[in-house]
Amino acid sequence: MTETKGKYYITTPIYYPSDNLHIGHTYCTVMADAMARFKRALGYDVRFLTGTDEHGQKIQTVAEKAGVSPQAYVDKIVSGVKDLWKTMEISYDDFIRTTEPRHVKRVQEIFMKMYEKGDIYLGKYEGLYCTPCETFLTESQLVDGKCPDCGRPVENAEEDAYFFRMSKYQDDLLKLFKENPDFLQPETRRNEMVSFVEQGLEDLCVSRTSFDWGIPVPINEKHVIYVWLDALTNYITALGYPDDPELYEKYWPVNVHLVGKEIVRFHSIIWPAMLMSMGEPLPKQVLGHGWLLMEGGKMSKSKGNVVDPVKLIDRYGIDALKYFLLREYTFGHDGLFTNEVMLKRMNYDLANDLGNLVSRTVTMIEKYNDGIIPSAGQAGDFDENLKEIALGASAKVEEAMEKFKFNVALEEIWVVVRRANKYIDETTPWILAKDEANKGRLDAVLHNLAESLRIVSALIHPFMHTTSGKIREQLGLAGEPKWDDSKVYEMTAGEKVQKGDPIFPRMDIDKELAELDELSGKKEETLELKAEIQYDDFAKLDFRVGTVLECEKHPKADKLLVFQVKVGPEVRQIISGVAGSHKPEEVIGQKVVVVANLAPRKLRGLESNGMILFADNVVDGKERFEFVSTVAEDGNPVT
RNA sequence: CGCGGGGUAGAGCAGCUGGUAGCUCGUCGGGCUCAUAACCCGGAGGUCAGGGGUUCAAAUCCCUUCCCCGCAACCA
Repeated sequence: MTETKGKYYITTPIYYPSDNLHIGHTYCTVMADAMARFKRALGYDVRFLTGTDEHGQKIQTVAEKAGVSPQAYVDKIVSGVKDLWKTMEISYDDFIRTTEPRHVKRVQEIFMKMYEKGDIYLGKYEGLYCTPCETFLTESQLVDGKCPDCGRPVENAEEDAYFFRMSKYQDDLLKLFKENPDFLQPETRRNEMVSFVEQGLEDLCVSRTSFDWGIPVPINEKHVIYVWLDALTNYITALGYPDDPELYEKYWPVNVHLVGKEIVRFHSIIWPAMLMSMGEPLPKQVLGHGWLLMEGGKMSKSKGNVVDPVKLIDRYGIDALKYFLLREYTFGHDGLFTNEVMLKRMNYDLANDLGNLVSRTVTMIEKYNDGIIPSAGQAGDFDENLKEIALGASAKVEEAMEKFKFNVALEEIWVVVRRANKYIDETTPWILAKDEANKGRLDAVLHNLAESLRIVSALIHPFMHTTSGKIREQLGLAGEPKWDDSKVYEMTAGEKVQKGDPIFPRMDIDKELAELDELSGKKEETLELKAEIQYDDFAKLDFRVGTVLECEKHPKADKLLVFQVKVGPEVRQIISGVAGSHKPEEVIGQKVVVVANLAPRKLRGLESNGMILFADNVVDGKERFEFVSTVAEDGNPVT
């Protein structure tokens, strides 16, 4: 047995179960799983935590829409999440749900601890509020300055709320970033966070009264604890902090919080500040990974480009999907996900290179040596080079994994695979087999191939243990490989190989693409509509025909265009956020439809009188707003 | 406007602690037949967005211009 090298605690974010998980969550979890398995293979005492963040307004709302209780709603989604991880054989040691009693009571204890220290105080939360929806909104959530759900205007409002004195920890946080360059990686994320902290931190709202699906504030029943304190603390409540500290003392501080780039701020600023307040050690490292971008941009439900991992696993298997995710993308960067990219990666690397190597090796051992792996035999050209590359791979993989460069790690393993394929061509065993005088040399070639594959089976084990097992089965090797098996040669001789099905069958990519398209095309059966309105509501809107006379970029905003539109006898200034879709000089003379009785509104200092109608579209993978046009006379109503 | 990222062969990307440009795919030509029409070899194809600077030497460091793309307090 490899000796224990120490502990290694790694976490994924706790996912928000307002909907089923998609390929992006899978991506993150697969990386964490691969790292956990890799560290275990190296002999670390690993703890791997994942879970779900189940409270909040949004869950409450979607549950109401579905006509079930929030708890029932999340139970259903979470059971799907657990099924997915089970199918994928994700090797987590614990799965925490924020609705579990163990979490709830500990969050309350933590809240009180910070409160008693004076780091949490009661204040007023001011913000934009949509009264009918009873929701506070941030400016960025607004759609055309209105509530994204009901489309009605928002107003300024305030409510009582508890605040965490985050501002108090500003200097300590800056020190943390400056003194520990590795605390937050990649570098670009760190730069962002440093400049964010330097701009000054405000105290953080940690409770709400506008919804009740959350953990009650122990000293004030009207409040529930807001997301930060509830969610981020999962990393320690799952270890029993503060009342049952055995695991906590063993595994905290965490080695790595693996998170998406959009929540880096919460993990690298808010979370450490909270830990400072609690007087507990800080995470050793926060790593922000990039996003998988779809054709048409970021994956989102409204764009209908969400990729369902379950479907891909059913079709291609867990290992193929994991390999693709880990090999294709560079950690920290965004990457483009398309079916074609995925299928090519699977075909070329898995079927052509690795699968085929296994196949031809096993076949030759069967044909030329009665299915028995020969012992070393007579050395010759190319042997040393093959051996050197096979034995050198583990160190390179280890080095790459130190920096979470999964793609480099796998590439290094494939260097061995390709070298072995080449070795076959160089040594031409089928020619050696024709003359009994070459038996010694032929033995060596077959032996070296078996050794190379044996080493590959050890190297890929943390990443694709099922495939590793299949290869070993075909080679007649017993048991699971140890990581250090990849560092020794001469472990095989006398095993009986057994040809099986191809470990990765080659796919017809065009055919697969067509079938995948067909599968995804079927899902848009109904449109998701906003709430039904009455004719009276419609009659309040006054649409008019207009012509664009002038158009220029908004001087103080990148995304806005300022239109001068002739609507009958009037010329109106209307501002629209379509700079990404149209060039100002190209739209002059364009006939448009405008909402003419919309209340004026200032956008970045310029007044906008009305709205021009646009239809959403996607062209060449980019969102584009198309004019809604007509040949009718300017000023005419549109009814 | 603020902050951040990017612009490298037809495509997708790596290289960016400076030293005659690399990977996968595609393409053209060849080899082989053990193998999943797979595998192996070779060729063509790039003024590393433009300009300026530092240096013996820059894709790599600095300045600047242009073009894309994110973020701006709760979508991995």
